[in-house]
Amino acid sequence: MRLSQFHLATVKEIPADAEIASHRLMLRAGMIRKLASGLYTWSPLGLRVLRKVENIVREEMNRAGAIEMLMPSVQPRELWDETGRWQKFGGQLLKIKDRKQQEFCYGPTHEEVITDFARNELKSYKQLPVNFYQIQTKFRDEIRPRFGVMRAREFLMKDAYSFHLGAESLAETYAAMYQAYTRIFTRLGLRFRAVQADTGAIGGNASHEFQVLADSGEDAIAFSDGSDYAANIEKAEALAPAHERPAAAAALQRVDTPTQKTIAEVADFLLVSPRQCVKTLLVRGRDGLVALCLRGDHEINAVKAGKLAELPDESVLAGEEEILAATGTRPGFIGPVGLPDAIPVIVDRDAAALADFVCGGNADGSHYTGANWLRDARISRIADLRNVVEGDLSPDGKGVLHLARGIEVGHVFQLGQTYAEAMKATVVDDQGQSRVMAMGCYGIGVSRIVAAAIEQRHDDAGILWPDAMAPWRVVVCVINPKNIPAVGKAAEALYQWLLRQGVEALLDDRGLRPGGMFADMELIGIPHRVVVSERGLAAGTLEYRARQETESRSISQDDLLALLR
RNA sequence: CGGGGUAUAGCUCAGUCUGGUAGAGCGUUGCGUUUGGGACGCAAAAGUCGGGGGUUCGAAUCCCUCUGCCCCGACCA
Repeated sequence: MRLSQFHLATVKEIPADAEIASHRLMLRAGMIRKLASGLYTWSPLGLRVLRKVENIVREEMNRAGAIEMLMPSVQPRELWDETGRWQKFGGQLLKIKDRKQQEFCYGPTHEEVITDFARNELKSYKQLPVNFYQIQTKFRDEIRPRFGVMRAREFLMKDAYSFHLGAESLAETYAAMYQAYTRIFTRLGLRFRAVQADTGAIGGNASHEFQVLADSGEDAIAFSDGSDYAANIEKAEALAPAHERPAAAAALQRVDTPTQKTIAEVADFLLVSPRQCVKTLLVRGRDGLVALCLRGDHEINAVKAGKLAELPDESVLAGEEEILAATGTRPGFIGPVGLPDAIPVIVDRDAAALADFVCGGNADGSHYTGANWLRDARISRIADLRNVVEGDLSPDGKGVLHLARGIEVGHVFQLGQTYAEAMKATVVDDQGQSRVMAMGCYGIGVSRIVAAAIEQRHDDAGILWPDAMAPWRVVVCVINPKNIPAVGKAAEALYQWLLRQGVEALLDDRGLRPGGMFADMELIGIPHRVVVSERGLAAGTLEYRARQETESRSISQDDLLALLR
């Protein structure tokens, strides 16, 4: 590509609304332009990168035996009523009406449409297993879109759906998709981890997220240094402590803590470690308030709490007035000692192993010291309630856990029969019996990968694309061709030669001064740069610099080709 | 949905407190000089000051109202 014939639109100003590196750099490089909140136009430059990602995803899906198709982005309400998701999906579902007042949604995902397709197309077990996929625009009406295309409302997604006669076949395709995803992110040149994920409200047997590692990631992941265990922190199990609960040694004693409400304040005031305190959260259960007790230095895990039988899927902290009515005190002074019998006390494994602990006194301005389970406070049940922390033992017993941040770019999921059952998607088996199919679904956020890659790989000058994602592999920069025609000719010849060698080359023939040219090429992250100038012509070699190097070096054309292969 | 902020040239912003009829930098256009890390000079184009209503002789500025956008939180996955 000759840059003079392309539309490159870089900007020097740092966009005011962009908070994270990838968003800033995509705007500055002119890859995207915002149309409205969460809606972005992909410029020619941005689209080149997006297509690179898309093509790798497509190649690996095909290699893994999946079959590409394309479904409509607008979907009729009737299908969503069959699965109950017209209501359940909530505000993220963009609902629209046509001129006849018929209701539709803009598809946030395609389980309903593919299951409808499958129940019409698939009649026999002989057609199974089969794995359909598409690469298509999705719309989710996010409450708060942010970070550019990282969390946009409209985005490009690869979604695949597999159909099976039984769980065993599903597990096989699931494993194949896991391998395909591993190949995709490896080819893209990203540092990533596959982590166990919570299966959420849908249930199902297995689920893994593929997380690109980046400090700015919105997800926390835990991984072991002694095995390949890795999990989203929502899912990572906190093992029970190895030691038994020590015997009670201290007497229960009420102490005044007139203004100390938080664990940190109480621990400071009483000169104890937060580890020796118990914090008590009152949440709205299915049947009245429920107390959740954690060690003072630990944090509640909302997903784990949601799985408790006593709590709804999404638990909500009780309001101050509810708490006052139930316990006679306010948040900050609640504790398990002397709570009304009607309130179940669910205790985290680590909190349950404490003895002689500090906890709220259930009276304004007071706490207890020397509190002990069973002697002073009930335990209705012991459960894993907390987020794992750095240094916890790995749940598989090998090594200890470390924490990292990640950007979720892929998710594989064994759905089981939930959708097929709701929509009566059946095939006839080898006994002539009608059987509900099992399903898997496998998503990749194609547009999000572009942002995630930048988040992981950038410097002060701009983007550091992995070779596989770069809009071009190499740029030929021409210095002052207007006054020195031989330079222009040499650059043109080099550019043509690169094209003949099958290299995706860019010729910067815009006639800019060197500073502006170099700055642009570094901003848009071209991995390799060759400069053609009067100075270089005299030397007879090429002046080469890799994007991440700080010094140029002289190389031959053959050397250059070797670097590009 | 709650809280906070913001809206002025293509972009980034000043001007609003204290009302007097529109500014800068970057970008764009033309001419000239320049050409190894975002050059310089001269000239030029470009804004219903987010929309509507009100106060006033006069509103970007004061008041009311609507809307967009951003941030924090809740929510969602």
